[in-house]
Amino acid sequence: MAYKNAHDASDLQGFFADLVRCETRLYNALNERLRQQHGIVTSQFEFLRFLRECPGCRVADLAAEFAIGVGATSKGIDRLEKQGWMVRRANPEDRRSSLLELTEDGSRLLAAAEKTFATGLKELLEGALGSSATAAAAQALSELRSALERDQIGTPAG
Amino acid sequence: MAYKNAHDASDLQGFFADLVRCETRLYNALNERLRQQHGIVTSQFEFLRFLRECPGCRVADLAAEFAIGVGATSKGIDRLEKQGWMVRRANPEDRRSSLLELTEDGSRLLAAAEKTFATGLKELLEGALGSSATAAAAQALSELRSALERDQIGTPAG
DNA sequence: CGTTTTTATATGCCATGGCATATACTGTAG
DNA sequence: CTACAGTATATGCCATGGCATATAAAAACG
Repeated sequence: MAYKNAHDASDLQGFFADLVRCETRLYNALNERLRQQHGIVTSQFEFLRFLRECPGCRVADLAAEFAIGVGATSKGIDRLEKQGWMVRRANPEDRRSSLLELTEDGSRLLAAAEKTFATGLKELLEGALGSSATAAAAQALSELRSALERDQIGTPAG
Repeated sequence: MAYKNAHDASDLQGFFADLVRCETRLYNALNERLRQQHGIVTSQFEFLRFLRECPGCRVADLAAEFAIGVGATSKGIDRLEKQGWMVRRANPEDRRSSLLELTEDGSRLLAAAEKTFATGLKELLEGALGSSATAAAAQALSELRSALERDQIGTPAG
């Protein structure tokens, strides 16, 4: 609702602004639903989902996936572990790191939260975008993401 | 580089994940350039740009634009003002609020930072996405953003 | 006009992430 | 085996945002 919502398609600055605004609003909206219904926030939801897909992963794997620092990741894991949703298990091959995995409680929570998340996202997106527009955006963002990850762009220091 | 990078176009969860990852990495990358070259971060850059486009706007206008809380916005403005890049001027029509505007220093900083930002973004995006894919994504995100703003989705409480 | 309600912002407390550093461990060279 | 460089994570300090609250002023009401 502001100073320039119609952007030329070749306007990269407009593209970036829209990207950030969409991300912020969707993230906020999903955050609220997850918090109210399950007591977690979206970042925790994404951690849990990653842990289910990659059992035995390490802190550094999460940090790389989400392009956040290792320190922050370690603290995020602390919080999930404190709630009993996952555990650090000793890594027999390298005692500096731990192998991370979901607990039963964590799996149950994730299963429930995933329903909330999927439903919420569907509501938020389907009302706003036609399916072909969604598909086009999804395709482009998927490519962009791959390129950014390939080139390690925006990977934090710590 | 992780557990599932190829998503069906109708996979909304994949779409969301890609959206967040792209936003994070681009934001991080631009942040670093802006910080090194101008001593500001991307959120400050966006504040300054908004202030130039909407001179005399108020704190609430910024908060609405960026979908962040009013308190956080006020603090962000504090920091910019402390650096001398903008000022709060008394609002003759409503003494509860102030009218915000860039200073000369702020304008100069913004002009310089905008070059860095535009160049950086171009580098980051053009290497990764063809122009037609960018255009398609831009179009879709622009629509999505409009819909989210129209329905006030993800607008924070405070 | 006086009272109450609403609005706009500022401020305090808390949670979280970045970055630097500390610590523990692994791998390598000699 | 010893020393040393490199790696994985944990932790501390700082900055920032959310949310609740405080404060001030405008608006509504009688």
